[in-house]
Amino acid sequence: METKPERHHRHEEARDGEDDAVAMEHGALSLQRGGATLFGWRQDEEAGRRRRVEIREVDFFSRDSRARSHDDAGDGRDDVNIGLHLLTTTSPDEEMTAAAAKNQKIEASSAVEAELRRVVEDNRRLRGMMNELTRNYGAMYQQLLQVTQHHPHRQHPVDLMINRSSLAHTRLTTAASYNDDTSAQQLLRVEDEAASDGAGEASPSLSNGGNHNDGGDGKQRRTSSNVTAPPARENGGGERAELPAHKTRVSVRARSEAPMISDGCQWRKYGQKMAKGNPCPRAYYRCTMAVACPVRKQVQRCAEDKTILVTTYEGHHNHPLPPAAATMASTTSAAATMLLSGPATSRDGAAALLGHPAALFQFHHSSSIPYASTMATLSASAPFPTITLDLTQTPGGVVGSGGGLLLPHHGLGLHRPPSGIHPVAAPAMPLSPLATLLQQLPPTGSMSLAGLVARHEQQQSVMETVTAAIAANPNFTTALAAAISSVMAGAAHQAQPTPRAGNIGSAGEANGSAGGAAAGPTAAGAYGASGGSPRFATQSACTTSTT
DNA sequence: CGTTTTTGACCCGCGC
DNA sequence: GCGCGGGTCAAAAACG
Repeated sequence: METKPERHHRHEEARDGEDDAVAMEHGALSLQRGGATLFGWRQDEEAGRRRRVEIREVDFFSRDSRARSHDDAGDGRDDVNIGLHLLTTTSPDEEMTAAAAKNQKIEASSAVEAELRRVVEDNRRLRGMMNELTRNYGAMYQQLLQVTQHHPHRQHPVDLMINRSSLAHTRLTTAASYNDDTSAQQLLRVEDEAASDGAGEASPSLSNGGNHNDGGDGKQRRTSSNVTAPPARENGGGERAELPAHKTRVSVRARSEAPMISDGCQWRKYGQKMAKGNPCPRAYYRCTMAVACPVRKQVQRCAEDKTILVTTYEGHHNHPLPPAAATMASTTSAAATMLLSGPATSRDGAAALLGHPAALFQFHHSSSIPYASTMATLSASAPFPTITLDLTQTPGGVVGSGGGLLLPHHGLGLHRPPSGIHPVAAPAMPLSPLATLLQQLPPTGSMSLAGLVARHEQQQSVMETVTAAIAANPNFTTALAAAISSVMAGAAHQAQPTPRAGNIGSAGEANGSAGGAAAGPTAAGAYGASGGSPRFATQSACTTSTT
């Protein structure tokens, strides 16, 4: 059943912020308590191993440790021998041997201490880097706000998207759900109009304000129409009357064994249906983060490949999104924006594929970003214009078997794979571009400072590449905004479990892999080189099925 | 006891 | 008009 994990996650949410230690263990970008765990579980694991070693030393040679501490403090006392003499009757030779052994232990302890000091220093440096990143983000955010305020009515859709994407309150289906025709241009126009009414910049968190489509519950379905249509039935008819005729949807295809991907929002299941041609039932969820939030989503497994979970979002949130959801929204909207703002090609019959993903993500490839393999398509052949983000494609060289992207446990709030499933084979879920960058960093084999520094340098190198990409392709700014938003969300809320992620995932927060908001259970420890662990719940293939 | 899930019934659009 | 399929409702059950 889905209920247990879901509720478990609710517990996690309730504990949000109460357990920094756990957060640190799980946080991919945790900088709390002086223990930066910037590189995910491997570092955690390494740190844990060191802690274990340290504990063993302390427990077994506690006297030595204290004596050394005193020596270091300069009081010059040596109370070690006192204890030994009191407890043993040893010969002079034995005493010498014991003393030698003691000295060795003291030296070992000193080495450990020195290493710890180095690690602490490194953590301090990492904190500084993170603070700088935070400042940069703030500056960029302010600039975006200024741009938005100065050009409230002439904002380019892409800019708009950037603005919205970079905010923590980006709606989940940024490019979706406009009650307009199927034309992408119109869709963009509606976006622009939505911005001009003031809701866009004044309240980035609220997409409903100026949105044509909502105001309602999203229940009007494909009715032609309009507000004047009589209620279909007594109950709920009013809601339906406010709903749009046609909605654009955002569909995300990802590999997951969880019943539902965790996007940071709270969902309430209100229906389940057997769809024709698919043995797996389709589940219908409604956003419950705010009263009358019109956003709905459908979750269904792909008939051809049951490991692929297809999540379709529809509607705009009428409330601020939690960071985890904002992250997801940013990623989704970024891809959608790039899709919509790209050069037009044809595909899917009359459908418009506005911008070939491969081209759009070209710079991604140049940066070795696996996110590049994400396929985003816009189809107008469906009943609704639907933007599909296919995250099931295997990025070259990123993952081995299993296919699909390995997700970071960065703020996305994704599921971990069930314990026992090797991370390499873990299902893929959407991830933010920068999270992917971080994920791309090689695992830390040891906790050596050199390794950390090397990773930092590598990370900086990647960042430089990203910067170059921005200059090369304006569209990428959207992705960057999403990435920054993701990082910020992950850093600030990495200890925050995904709200009601249980819908989705098995809970538990067990051992720590870097998890960000997606901190979750167990299998994390086995998470390999990706440095991140998608959160997957233990679930059967047809996860949405409850029978 | 409040919230969420389950599930059968119902509504609606569409094609024939 | 009828049947089909998609989507939603709402009472009952389940859960914590």
